[in-house]
Amino acid sequence: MEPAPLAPEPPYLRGLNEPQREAVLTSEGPVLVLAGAGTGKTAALTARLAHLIATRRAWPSEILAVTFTNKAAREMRERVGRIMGESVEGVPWLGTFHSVAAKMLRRHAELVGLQSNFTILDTDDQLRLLKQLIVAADIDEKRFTARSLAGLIDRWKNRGWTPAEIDAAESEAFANGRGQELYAAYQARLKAVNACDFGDLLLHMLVILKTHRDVLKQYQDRFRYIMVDEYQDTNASQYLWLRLLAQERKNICCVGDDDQSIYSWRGAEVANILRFERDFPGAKVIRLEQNYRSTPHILAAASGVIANNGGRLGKTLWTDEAEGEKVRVIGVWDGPEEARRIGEEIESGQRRGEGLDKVAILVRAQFQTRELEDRFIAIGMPYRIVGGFRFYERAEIRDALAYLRVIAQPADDLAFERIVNTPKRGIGDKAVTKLHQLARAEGLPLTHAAARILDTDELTPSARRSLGNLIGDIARWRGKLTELPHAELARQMLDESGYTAMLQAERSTEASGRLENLTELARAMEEYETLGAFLEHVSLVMDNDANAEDAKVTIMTIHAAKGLEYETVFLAGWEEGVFPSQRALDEGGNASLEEERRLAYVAITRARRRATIFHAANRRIYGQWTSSIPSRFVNELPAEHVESETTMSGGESLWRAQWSEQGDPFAHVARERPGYAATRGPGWQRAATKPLDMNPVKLAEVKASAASFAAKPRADISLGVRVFHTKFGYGAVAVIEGNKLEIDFEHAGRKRVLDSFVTVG
DNA sequence: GCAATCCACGTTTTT
DNA sequence: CGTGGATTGC
Repeated sequence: MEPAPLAPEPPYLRGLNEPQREAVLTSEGPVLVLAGAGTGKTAALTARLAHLIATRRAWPSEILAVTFTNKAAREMRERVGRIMGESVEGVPWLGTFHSVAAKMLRRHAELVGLQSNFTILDTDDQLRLLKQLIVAADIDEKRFTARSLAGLIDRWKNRGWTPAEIDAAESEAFANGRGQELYAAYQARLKAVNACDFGDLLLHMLVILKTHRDVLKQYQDRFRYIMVDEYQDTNASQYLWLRLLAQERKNICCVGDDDQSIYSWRGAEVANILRFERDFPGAKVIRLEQNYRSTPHILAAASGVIANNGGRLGKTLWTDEAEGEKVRVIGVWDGPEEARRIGEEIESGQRRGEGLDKVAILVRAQFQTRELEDRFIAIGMPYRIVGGFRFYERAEIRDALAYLRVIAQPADDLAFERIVNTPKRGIGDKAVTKLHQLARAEGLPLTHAAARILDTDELTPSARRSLGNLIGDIARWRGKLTELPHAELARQMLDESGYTAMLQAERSTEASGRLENLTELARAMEEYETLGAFLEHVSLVMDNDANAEDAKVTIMTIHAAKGLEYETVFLAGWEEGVFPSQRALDEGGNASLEEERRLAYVAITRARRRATIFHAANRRIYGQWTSSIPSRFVNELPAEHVESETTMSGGESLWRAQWSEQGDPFAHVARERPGYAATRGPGWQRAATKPLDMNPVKLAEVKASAASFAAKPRADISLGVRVFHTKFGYGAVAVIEGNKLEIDFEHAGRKRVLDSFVTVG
C-alpha cells in the first residue's frame, strides 16, 4: 500500500510489513488475522488500536480489546501508550476476558441475583465449597472428589451452560447422574454468599446479554470496534459473548494461530477460528507469515513437526534471517546427566558472552524442574522458576485477603471459615459445624449466625469467649473501614487478630518470608482507591513476574513460555511418556496427541538463535526409575535441519535400535507402575460413572433443609413442650424469645439454646 | 481441639 | 520420592 504522497505516514505504521498494514488498516467489517509464531501480531494489533483512535474512528472508550493474560493486556496498553503518547488517557475496555466481564458484571450484578460487591472466588474457596456440598448430598467424597466436580462445572461453564442446560447424559458425569443437581446447588450457594467463580464472570454476563435486550444493545452500541488476541484460545462461552457483542456492527478483528492452541483442556476450542468465516460472512482473512524471531533452521524444524498434524488452516512461515545453527538433539543416559549437560551448555554460552537472561529451559511438566534446580544449586547457576505459586495463592496472602473479605463483604462465608480459627483460637470443627447448622437453618451469613450463637450455651465457654472476641474485632474493623486507609486497616487487623504474632512465633525462614509478603501486600494496597478495587485486582490481575530482568536462567513449562522468546532455548525431556505426556497417550486419542505436537511447535518457536532438544534413556518418575525412548517428535524433526549427538556409547544407532525393537513403545512405561493406567485411564472413568448404590432418603432430607432456608417460627414449640437437644439431652421449654429458647434440661439444668438445635420429643 | 502418623496419589493452569 | 489429606490417638 502506497503512503499518500502529501500526508506523512502515521508513526504507528512504521516498520510494518504489507499484511500487517492490511490488518491495521482494514478497520471495517470482520477480520481474521492468522498470525504464526513470531510474526509480529502484537505489533499489528497495537497499531490497529492506535489507528482506530488516531483516525477518530472511535474514542478509546468505544473499543473493546480482549486478551487472555494480564501480561498481554499490559503489554498492549503500554505499547498503545507509547504510540499515542499523552493524548490517550487509556483504553478502559482493554483487558483480559475476565476483567472486562467482571467490570460489566459489577454494573448488572442484580440481574443474576448478585450484589455489585460480589467476591471472586479462587480455586481453593471453590473446592472447599464444593466439598461441603458433596458431603451434604451424602456422596462419597473419595470416589467423587470436589476437584473432579470443579473440573466438570468449569467445563460446563466454559461451554456457556447454566445448570438448567445440563441434560441427563451430561449429569451422568458425576456421582451417578447428580452432576446437574450439584451444579445447581453450587450456583445457589455462590449466590447466597454473594460470590462467583472465574467461569461465572463470563457465564453470568453471557446470560445477561442473552436475556436482556437493552443491556446487549447498550454494549453493542458502545463498542464500535472489537479486537481479540489469541483467538484460538477462546472457549465457547467467550465465543458466544463476542458473537453477541459483535452482531450489530460486525467490526471484529480476531488474531490467532491454530497451531498454537495448547489450552483445549481449559475449554479452548480451535473450532472457533475455523468457523469465523461462517459466522461472519465476507470476513477478510489475513495471514502473517513473515517470522521476525527465529533462524531458518529453527523455523524449519518447528514446521516439520507441526506438519504431522491434520486439520490445520495452514501457514508457511518464512524469514529473512541468516541460516544460523541447526537444531541440536542430544541423547543422554539419564535425567541427572541431562541437567548436567544443560548446565555445561549454559556455562559455555556464558563464556561466549551470552547473558543468562537470554536463556530458557522449557519442560513439559513441573516435576522436571526439580532435577534442573538441584543441579543449578550445586553449580551455583542463578535461575528462576516461573510458575508454581503465584503471590496471591500463598497461604498467608490468602489468609490476609480473607480477613479483608470478611470486612468488605459480610456474606462471604468462605472467607469467614478460613479465618475463624486462623490463627488458632480454639474454635474447632465442632463449633464451626454448629455455626453452619444455625446459619443454614436461619438463612444467615456465618458472621451473623456467630453473633447469634453467642447468646446461647451451645458452645463451650472458651469457644464462646474466643468467638465473641473475634466477632467484636470484626465489627470494630468494619467500623474503621470508613475512617482508616485500608492498607493501614489491613496492618491493624493482622496485628490485632494475632496473625502476625503467629508467624513471628514460628521463627523460621519461611515465616519471616511470609511476614515480608504481608508487608508487601499492605504496601500494594496503598495504590488502590478502595478496598473493593484492590480485592478485584488481586483476584483477577495480580501476577508474579517481578524481577524478570535479573541475570538468571529461566526454567518454566512450555505452557508458561507461550508468547515469550529467548536467544537460546533448551528443551528437556523429549521422551515418550514425558513429552508427549503419558496422560495424552492414554486418553484423548489423536486430539490429545496433536495438542502435544502443537506444544512441541510452541516450544521450538520460542528460540531465536539456538534450540537444543534433550532426551534421556532413563528417568526417575515418582521415585521409580523408568527407561524411556525418544519422543516421536524427535523423529519428526526434519533431518537436514538437525544435528544429533549422543553421549552414550554406541552412538545414535543405539537409539534407533531401541526405537525399532520396541514393539509397543509404551508397554514398559505402563509396566513401571502397575495399576497406574487402571486408576487414571479410561477404566477409571468407567468406574466413576458406574451407578452406585445411593441412599435416596438422605437426598430428600437435604432438599428439605435447603428449602427451609429462611427462618420461620417453630409452630411446634410452646412453653412446657418437651424437647431434645443433642448436647444437653431432654428438657422442657421455659422461655421463648423469637428463635431463642431457655430450656430446663433434666440433667444439664437451664440453658439458652436456639430452636433450630432442638427437636420436639 | 490439636498433633503426629499413615497412606493415596501424582500433566499442562492464561483467569 | 514428596506431598497433602484424612485418620487416629492424646
